[in-house]
Amino acid sequence: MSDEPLILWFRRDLRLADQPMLAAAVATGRPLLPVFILDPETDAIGAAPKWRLGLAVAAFAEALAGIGLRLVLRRGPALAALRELVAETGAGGVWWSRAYDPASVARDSGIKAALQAEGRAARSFPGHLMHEPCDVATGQGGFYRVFTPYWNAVLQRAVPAPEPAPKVAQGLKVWPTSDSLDDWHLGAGMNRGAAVVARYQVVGEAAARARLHRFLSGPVQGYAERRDFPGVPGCSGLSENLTYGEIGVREVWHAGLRARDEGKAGAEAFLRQLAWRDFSYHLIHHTPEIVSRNWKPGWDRFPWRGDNGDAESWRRGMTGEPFVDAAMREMYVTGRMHNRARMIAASYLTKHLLTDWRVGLDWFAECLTDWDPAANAMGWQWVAGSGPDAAPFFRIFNPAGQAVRFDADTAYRRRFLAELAPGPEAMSFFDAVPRSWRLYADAAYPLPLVDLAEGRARALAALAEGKT
DNA sequence: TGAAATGTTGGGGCG
DNA sequence: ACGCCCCAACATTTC
Repeated sequence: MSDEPLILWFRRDLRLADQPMLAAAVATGRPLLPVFILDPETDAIGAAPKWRLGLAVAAFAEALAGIGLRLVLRRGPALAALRELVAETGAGGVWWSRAYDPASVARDSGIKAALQAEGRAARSFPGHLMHEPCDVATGQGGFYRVFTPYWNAVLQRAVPAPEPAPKVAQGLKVWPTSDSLDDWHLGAGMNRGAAVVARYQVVGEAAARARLHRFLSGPVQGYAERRDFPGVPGCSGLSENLTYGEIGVREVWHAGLRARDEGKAGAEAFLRQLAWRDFSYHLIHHTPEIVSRNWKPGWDRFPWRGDNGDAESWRRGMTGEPFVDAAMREMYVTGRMHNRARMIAASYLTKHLLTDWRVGLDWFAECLTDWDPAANAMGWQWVAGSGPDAAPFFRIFNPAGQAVRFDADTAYRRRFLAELAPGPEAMSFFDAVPRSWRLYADAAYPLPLVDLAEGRARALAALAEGKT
């Protein structure tokens, strides 16, 4: 057996347990070199997710140290960085967990080919998803375009059991040099309010696991009913951790299954949401253009407005529509947005303001600390009507009606709209925004950008025209 | 994982 | 007792 070191290239799999690559690597008995690379693709992500990624990397470096490994940080194009590390350490192979968004796929396939051409063992592992996207197929061998049949199909498939975290691993005798995480300034784009957003982050594998078990020990019971109410703490909050791989989705799935088998109400609804996450990757694998082009080709003729002043008001949470503004501010203050609020905010931008869904997609990618390339693209296209499983008329939400149904006591709106009802938490929105926005807590709450009935009628007219 | 318009039904008040 | 109107509740259709 070779005792050449193995390079473990970590990306969005920053955990020790439920980690097929790491488990396999430890089993080889070879010295391991964990590395994280700030390559151009990673450097290009939005301000909030990049800042949050830095927190995840720091926590993961500490976790690795606990089993005897060091996380080496390098900057630059990934292939060049990996080649350098191979040259410096005599490593015999490079392993990683697969990513599935088009930019990562293009990068990784090029790297795999280049390394193999140089005689290096380049190997990729599953682990980010419950099922590899190509493993789930319809009876005809195609892919699923609608969630419910997809869900029925994956219910028939076993999810691999999670590997336990290694207690100890063998590192290198001499470690290569590492960048300092601080020097990367991953939070530079968040200077406007990182201190505010930081209060709402739950970082690292141990914290993520604690969050999972707290959720399954109680709140999951009411999940099916409460998950739709943004003012009520009814969700697991795990999206933030899943997106950086701070916890493995297979571990979450099996824990959820156990809860279901113990008869906990809501567990099935929770599992279903995990399947939605996998489904978005199923779609991005089979139709990578979903991230940038109308998924339904006929929609290329639709007269979307490009970026515009109304969209800027939307980004700032100043549309004059309280539920929408509360949603946008929740994202700005906490780094996240409740799922129902996402649908309402997205519907408002794409229907009432007739703005191109890509304007919204980009802003979410900039501001969400749980940003996920597949879920974000699927969600926006689904709401806009250009995406899978979508009937456009079905997605014109009335934000006022939705507020009555899902925020009847106004708790959610009051939390984020200081102009309407000042409160300590609401104030933090104004602490979080850049000064250049010139928004202050004593600002007058804006008048609505558009009358809801008029906006709806305008959207319906545009949809009718687009169909012909 | 909509909303609004339109249609249907059935009970109660009333002449 | 009966028909009529009103209207709420629910169902269906349409966008």
